[in-house]
Amino acid sequence: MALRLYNTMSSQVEDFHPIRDNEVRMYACGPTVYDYGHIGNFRTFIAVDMLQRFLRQSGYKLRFVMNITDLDDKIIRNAARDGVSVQQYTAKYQKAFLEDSDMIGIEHPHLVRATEHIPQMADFVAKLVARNLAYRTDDGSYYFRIASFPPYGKLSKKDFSEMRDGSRVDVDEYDKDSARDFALWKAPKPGEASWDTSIGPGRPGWHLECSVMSMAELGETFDLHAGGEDLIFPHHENEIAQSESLTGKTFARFWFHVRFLLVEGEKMSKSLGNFYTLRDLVLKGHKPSSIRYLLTSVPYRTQLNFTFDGLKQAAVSVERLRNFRQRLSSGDFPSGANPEMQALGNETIDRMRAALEDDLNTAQAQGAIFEMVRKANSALDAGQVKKDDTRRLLAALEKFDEIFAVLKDDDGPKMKQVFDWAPTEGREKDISPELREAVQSGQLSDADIENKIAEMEAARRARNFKTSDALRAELAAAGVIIENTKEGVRYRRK
RNA sequence: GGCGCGGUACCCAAGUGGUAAGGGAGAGGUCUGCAAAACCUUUAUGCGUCGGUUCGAUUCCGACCCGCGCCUCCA
Repeated sequence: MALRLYNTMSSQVEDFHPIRDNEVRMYACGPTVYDYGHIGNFRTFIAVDMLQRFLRQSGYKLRFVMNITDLDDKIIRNAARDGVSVQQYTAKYQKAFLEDSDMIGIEHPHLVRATEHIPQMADFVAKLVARNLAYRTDDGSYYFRIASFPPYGKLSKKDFSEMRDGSRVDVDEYDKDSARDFALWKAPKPGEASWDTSIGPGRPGWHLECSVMSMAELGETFDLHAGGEDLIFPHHENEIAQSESLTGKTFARFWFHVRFLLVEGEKMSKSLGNFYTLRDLVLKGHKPSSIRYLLTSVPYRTQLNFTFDGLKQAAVSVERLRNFRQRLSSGDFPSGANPEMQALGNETIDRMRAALEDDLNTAQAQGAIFEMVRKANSALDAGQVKKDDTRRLLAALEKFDEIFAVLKDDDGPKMKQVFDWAPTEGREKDISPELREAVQSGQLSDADIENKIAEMEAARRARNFKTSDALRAELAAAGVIIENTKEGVRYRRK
């Protein structure tokens, strides 16, 4: 079996094969760094991250580039408003994006920035003009001539044939040839940032940025281009028009688009009061792993309804997986192997792979791992798991986590970071009691906890249950849960 | 209006032309000094509604109802 992915261009699920033997070249439209990223942004980035992880797990070599849009109208406006340079303005949010990516388990792709490619962008426009695919207007802006690219609309399935026939659309205050023509390059405005280039002063349009950077990094034709569903039109359509009309070649072969998420059943928006950044959720006391799990649990082409109830459920699911792993890695098991457990591990790995190969069906992959957890737990209860089996089962868990990345128990330090960040933005008031508690539990060192456990065990052996219960309660209050099992004492942080 | 997606149990959600994965929540039970974890049993004769095709449809077709997205820069 091979990976099958939905391609927006063909509106079908297709077999995915890279152009060049074993190397996948992919480009994803990243964040516009004018503010902190919200969970909608991160749904998209996490979906792309899982795709990227799965491609590597499948044995492909990867050249994965993501842009950081550090230059657009909003950024320029805000920078001008604050009286700082564009670079100064975006530095803070670029840093925040990288921190947030780490927090939510996104592996850093190779990042490229618009501000680092201005001369190439000007050259690109000059080439388009030379071929009469673009034109300059009196104010010094440049526009792409859509009528020169007949396939325009092929990605978004829009029909622009009437325009191509030359029927004039009313052109309002702009002196564009056609109302649909889009800006490649914008003439400078007073008080706003601009760059002096071979085609005159000004700044690049957003669509141009991605075309130039992706081709600079990956070549004129590459394997896959990803982004949120809203980018299909006009952003990606315009990228195709510019790029393909210039090169005469297919720009990207696969178009991977991630569906928007809803929050509590409604489109996320500031006006509805259901707009959340990643940090907002952590301030409320939610673990990064819960957020990631919830965001990974619905396949990327399905609308995901993000709810606080769902977030709680996700937290429990992650706990279940972590408990299982701890059970396998901390107990003593007889040497040897149980063929049934070996088969279970292998079968689970196969099922997860098959699910993900089927257009990244993450829900089904999760179903497979949980079925393994239940069966293996049952066998563990019955004492039928041997040493070699734990390795096999842990290997399956590891395969799962290479994609989902929720098992590593590092929520505490991550939450501490947000806790420490809050005052720097005047947001102490938003720190919830839950976050406070979570951060507190991180204060106890492993050694502290182990000392307490030793005390507790001594008390239990002496059947001094009053003391042991008091110690248990004390640790629980500090966010540490003690479990007495047949295999010994275990603890975990809440 | 144009283009597109979806409606599956209390919640999230997978899936298939042959009789409904998985997770959470609820109820009962086992284990346990307590707690936790874990396991077992249980929770949709039913998959928006109405027709059609078929030996058989939740799965295909049609109509309708409802929700959602995009239609110039919001992931």
